[in-house]
Amino acid sequence: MANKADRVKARLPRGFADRHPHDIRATGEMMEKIRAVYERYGFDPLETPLMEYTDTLGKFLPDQDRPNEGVFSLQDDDEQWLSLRYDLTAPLARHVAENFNEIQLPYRTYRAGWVFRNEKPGPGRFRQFMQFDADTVGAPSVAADAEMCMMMADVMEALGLKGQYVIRVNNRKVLDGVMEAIGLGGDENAGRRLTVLRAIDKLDKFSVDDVMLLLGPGRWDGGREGEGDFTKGAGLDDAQITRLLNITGWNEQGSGATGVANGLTVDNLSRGFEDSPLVVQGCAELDEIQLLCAAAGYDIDRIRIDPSVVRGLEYYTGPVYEAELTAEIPNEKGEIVRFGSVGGGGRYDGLVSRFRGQPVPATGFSIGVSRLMTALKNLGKLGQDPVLAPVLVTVMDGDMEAMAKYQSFTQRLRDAGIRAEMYQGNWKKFGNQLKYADRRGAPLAIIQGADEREKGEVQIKDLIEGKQLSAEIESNEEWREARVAQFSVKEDELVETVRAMLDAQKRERDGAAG
RNA sequence: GCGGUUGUAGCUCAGUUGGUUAGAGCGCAGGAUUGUGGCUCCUGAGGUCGGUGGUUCGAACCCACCCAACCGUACCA
Repeated sequence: MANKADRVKARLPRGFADRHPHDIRATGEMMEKIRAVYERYGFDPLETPLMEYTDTLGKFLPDQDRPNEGVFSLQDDDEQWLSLRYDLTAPLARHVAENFNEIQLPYRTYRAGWVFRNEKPGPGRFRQFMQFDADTVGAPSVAADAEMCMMMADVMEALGLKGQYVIRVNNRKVLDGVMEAIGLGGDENAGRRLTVLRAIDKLDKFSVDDVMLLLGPGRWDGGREGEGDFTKGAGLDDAQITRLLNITGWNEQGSGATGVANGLTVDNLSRGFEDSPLVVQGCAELDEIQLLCAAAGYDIDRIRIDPSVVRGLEYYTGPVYEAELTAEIPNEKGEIVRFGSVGGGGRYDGLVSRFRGQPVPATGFSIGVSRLMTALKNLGKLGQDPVLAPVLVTVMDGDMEAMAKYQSFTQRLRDAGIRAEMYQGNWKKFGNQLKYADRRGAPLAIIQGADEREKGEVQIKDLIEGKQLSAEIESNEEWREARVAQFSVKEDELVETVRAMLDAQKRERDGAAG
């Protein structure tokens, strides 16, 4: 054993998490449902590795002083920089560009995987998390974007979220055109445009007044003068702010474009910006998306045009969309929280062309797996562990004959498809074996001592029923003598009796739940 | 990054105006009970008091710096 001073302190790096059986199973269940939708739409699985050359990810120069700012990076033997991927889209772009000649466009693929961001972790935010993406590469038409929106809607429904979500759709060209129209065009205003987009992105988090501060003079982080840090605003004047907020719909009563028919929203959008070709084109594209969705039976409660969607800053070039949960979701403390976005995406026509001379249009979206899982769990849509703890075959005697019996019982149960394990701890303390079974949540225990063995019998103990009966017994001696919820069967009846008892327990559970 | 709050046993927390050996409950391990979970009782293990330095005869407590966690905010390709 290590010296006290030499002992390594067991600790998890911040922003990372161990995953427990329950979570892994629940996630697997959820991802299987998502995968089924992607497959039904005709997408094929494709995976890329966790690491890529840093420049292919779009981060060009690892800062010499801080090579791990934002991404986790390291230098290979040949001195080239490698990084852990921070999303699944950039690696896909690399794959497409590298295998361009073999790939048949449009290229429809999906993938799930871990991504890494070296940022400050927060509640529900980790430095390693899972995304589940689907992308269509080589499809220039808006129909591909519309399909993505419909598929996201179908994913939500497949997860049992009917009526509790909305896919909000916007077009980057609209906001870009509007900013141009109010005098924020040109390279010299690039910084202010970013600030404006960030401010608009905050509309679902802050009040309209706070967003106006961010668009105008700036805002104190604490909400009041002198509290926290000062966030510099975009410096717009009132007229500019008004025009900008008008097109987002947030200047009206209520929020967003709620309750407004999609067609009407698009009409409102272009009004006053007829001179801006960008706005006009963006609106035309939104119009087409909404027509396609409507024709396919997706109404405004499921896929909604919402001009306040911003969605990331860098690489989106056209339609952008976001899946938002609208249900009231209680958190762990029972408070109702606005959960917000669980996934989103958009058109990124420039990402593949970084590697090639020609433009390659693409559109896709990404689902935040852990976030969505948390939401489903809190809504009670997930969480029942479908896997039952194993039946425990206890060990009463350590001689070869007895041990061979125990092993064969265990194996027979397994062969019948029943989860079973033989006790692997110190068998000499029999009480501990039942204690172990109890804490594991084992449904049944199989017991055979010398007496039973002689008669060719085994004892089966129903641990669940026994637990209920224990409340009625006070003295320990009586409890031990009684051997509650326990009876003998012939050895060759073991498997069928166990199966019947497990079925009975299942009926009991289902009855109690319903 | 900025601001605030908090760091004492595995967990939740006490801890006297600075004073001897830092406590409780829960949990864990062993026993009462060599073939029966729960209850009860007994016993035990487990602490560099977040770290370093300072003030002091003496620091869990006072001071400085650092670290971490949490909350808000910023960034988030």
